[in-house]
Amino acid sequence: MELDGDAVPANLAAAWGLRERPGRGPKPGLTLDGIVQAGIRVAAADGIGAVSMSRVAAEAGASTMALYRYVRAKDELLELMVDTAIGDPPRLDPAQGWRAGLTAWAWACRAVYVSQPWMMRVPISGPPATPHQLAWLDAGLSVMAGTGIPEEEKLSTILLLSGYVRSEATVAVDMLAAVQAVDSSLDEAITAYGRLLKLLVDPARFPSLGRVIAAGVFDPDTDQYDEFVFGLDRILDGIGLLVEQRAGG
Amino acid sequence: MELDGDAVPANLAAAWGLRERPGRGPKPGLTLDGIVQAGIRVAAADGIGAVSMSRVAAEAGASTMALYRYVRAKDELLELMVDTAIGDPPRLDPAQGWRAGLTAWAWACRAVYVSQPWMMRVPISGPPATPHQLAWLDAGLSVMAGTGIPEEEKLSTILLLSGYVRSEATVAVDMLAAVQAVDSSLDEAITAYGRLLKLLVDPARFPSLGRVIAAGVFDPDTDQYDEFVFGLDRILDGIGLLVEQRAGG
DNA sequence: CGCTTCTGTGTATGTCATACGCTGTTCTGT
DNA sequence: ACAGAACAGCGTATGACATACACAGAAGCG
Repeated sequence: MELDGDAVPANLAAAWGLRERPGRGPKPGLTLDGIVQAGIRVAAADGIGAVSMSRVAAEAGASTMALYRYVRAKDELLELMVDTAIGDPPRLDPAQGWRAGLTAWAWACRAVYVSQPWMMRVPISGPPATPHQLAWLDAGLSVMAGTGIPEEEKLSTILLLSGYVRSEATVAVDMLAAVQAVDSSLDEAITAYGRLLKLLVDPARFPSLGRVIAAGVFDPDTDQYDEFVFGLDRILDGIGLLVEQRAGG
Repeated sequence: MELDGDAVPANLAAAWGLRERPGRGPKPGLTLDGIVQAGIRVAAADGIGAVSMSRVAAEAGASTMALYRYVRAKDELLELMVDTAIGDPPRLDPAQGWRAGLTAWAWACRAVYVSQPWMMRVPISGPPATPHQLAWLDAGLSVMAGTGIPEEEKLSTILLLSGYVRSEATVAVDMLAAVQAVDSSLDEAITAYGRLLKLLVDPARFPSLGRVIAAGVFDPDTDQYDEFVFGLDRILDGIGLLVEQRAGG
């Protein structure tokens, strides 16, 4: 497919390797990928707060302004970092059925986020359009190939699922960060959150929430209950009904 | 309930009105609420990018540094702005049943986000803990009172739903923003996105995505299909199964 | 009445993204 | 081979920003 850069928005051109670099001037001493990797190293080490153009440039072994020969603006660098950090989607066995496939997809996505928490701090900039994002999207769609769900709804399903994973990972990552600041465990963070709610929530003003707290939901001894699993199961149950409905109808 | 500020994290104290202001010095000329309102006006007019301490101070009729007598840092101001902008949850009729209630709740939440798009650009800073956030949480929980769902799962359900609403609203708001930059319609934005995907997606590399595109999902004449409704219905279907299950078991 | 505490303010500092122009390099066309 | 175009990397400059600090005057307390 021939691609003239005109039709592709400027902020996506770099991600798709559409920046033509004519052979005129000196050899480039840096590579876009090297810069992006440097940015990822900085973010992984010290968080996105530490990702400044000068810090990334230092990490890449160049001067601050050199980066602008490869990247239009800092936002573009961040987008490239995210796209690279997402990486390739897992290989999903089409024979295992849509539910197992989507489950694996969601867990893999979540694992990527949790292992690189800085990604949650880069704001979304629109519907998926970078190469790896589309690869994940495609992988997700592929496991629903056997179902009778119309294409439009397949797309919406993946968008629903990816939004959920992102939401849940964001909260999980936030709590983990709060935890690491005090060097305690995730269990303790939940307990601390419960203590906070107990302080703040007046049962007369927030009766339903009061009942939740009174039920001991935040008590430390609560046995293994996984927030992520719960939401995932609800969503997949809902999709299951859709699958039956579209197959039966 | 007596609240000494010690147990409440510093960034929440202001939101809960726990900043004690002893009667010693001069009368304060500003109010926290006035500052927050000023911030909201700036954000509504020119986006969060325009919300700088000096801009908000000017809007509030004070000097930049005066704000720091009321707010610990900019982040805290942003949190307060979000909490205020969320406002009070809708009154939900408990008699209408959990599904209608959650539907109304989700639509109301989405409406708030879409009418104040800047809210989507303020990063989440942890589990819900500000007064209005807890009020929304409580309202959501209250409509599930009649179901046999355990408290823990009620909480997870609302978290699932609110995460979904936020995800979907973020994308919707992004597309609306992109649209307004070119002064076109949302329909055109979707069509443009489809055109972009058609350019970028090699069907050999992304076969499933290629099928979605080929099915004409992004064609402009697609009749009224609402992304938000789709996801919401799937989630509510999944919750419905849970309700039956907990009632039956 | 003097002391303390607090308010609003001006100034100073350090960080950042990024525009601009310079120097030297490499390739193109002749 | 050569002139000049196009481009790489760099240093400096600029303007925005968050925020620390110290000061002057106000308001209550002893």
